[in-house]
Amino acid sequence: MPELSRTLDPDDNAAVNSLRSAVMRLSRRLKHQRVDESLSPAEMSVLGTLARCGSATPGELARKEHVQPPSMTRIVALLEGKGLVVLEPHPEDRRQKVVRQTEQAEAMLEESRRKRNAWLAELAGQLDEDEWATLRAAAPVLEKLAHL
Amino acid sequence: MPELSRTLDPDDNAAVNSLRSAVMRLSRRLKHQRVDESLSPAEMSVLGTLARCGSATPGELARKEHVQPPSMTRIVALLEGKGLVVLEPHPEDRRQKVVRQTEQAEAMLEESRRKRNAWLAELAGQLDEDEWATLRAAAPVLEKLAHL
DNA sequence: TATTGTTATACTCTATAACTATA
DNA sequence: TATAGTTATAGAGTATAACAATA
Repeated sequence: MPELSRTLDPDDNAAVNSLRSAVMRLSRRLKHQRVDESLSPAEMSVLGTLARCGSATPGELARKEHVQPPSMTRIVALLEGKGLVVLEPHPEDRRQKVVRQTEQAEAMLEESRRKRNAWLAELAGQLDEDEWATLRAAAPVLEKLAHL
Repeated sequence: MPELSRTLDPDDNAAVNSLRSAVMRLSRRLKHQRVDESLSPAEMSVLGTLARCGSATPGELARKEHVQPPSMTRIVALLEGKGLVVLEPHPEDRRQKVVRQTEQAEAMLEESRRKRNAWLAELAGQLDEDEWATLRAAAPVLEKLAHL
């Protein structure tokens, strides 16, 4: 059993509510900053997972993405057709395959991050100095929170 | 033309990147905390928009949700069938209709917020005091950012 | 004649069930 | 016999085009 978490007081509850609302709204607007309209959200998500976790088999990808295996077969085939992943034989088990992202995919993801960062930076530029200093301090904590 | 925004320095760019990544990841996990599995994301989103903006015509909803009018006809019909919205005649234009959420919908949304807040609070309870103080200070700034 | 909303129809995405190949 | 992946098929969800009612 992991360490017990503290209990939050009423002020904290207000902050939690504010945090949830802001995160949901910001993410909705960030998602609209798409770099390639020809990729479905599912395809984009698989590329993101491959970038985070490296190569994976179709079965592993299906489990990570909470999608059934036949759906992943289709998604991978679409990505392969666009030159964003390649399928390689599994070194130890001839039933399985290994899905690996291409350099083209890495470049596209980097471009996507760049575009969303630019949009967010434009927004952040409209805050005053103190407000931005507060957010800059909070950024690493938010990242920790997101990975808990 | 609105006020010019400041330019961000390299440290700021790192913070922006961290912020974007954390917001996207947190929102993905928050969305999984669903209170009603029988509502599609589109239906949930329309209810959220109605809660924020009050009553609206189907056309206004289609524009706000970035969906075509026939799709909104269908979504509204589904919500109506579940008793979450009612359709009323438009007071000035007999071509239009007014979509209004019911008390049942408000209760469901409140329950949804409550569940997501509880999940987030549980996560926040695992941060130490200093980290949480930093986030509490940042919450209102994030909300301002999300509404810019 | 333009606009609001709906109906008819096709396309995309995902799921379940059945199949093939390998362990 | 069990597992990884694919193929076949059906069910949501959305879009485009054509239509009805009102401005």
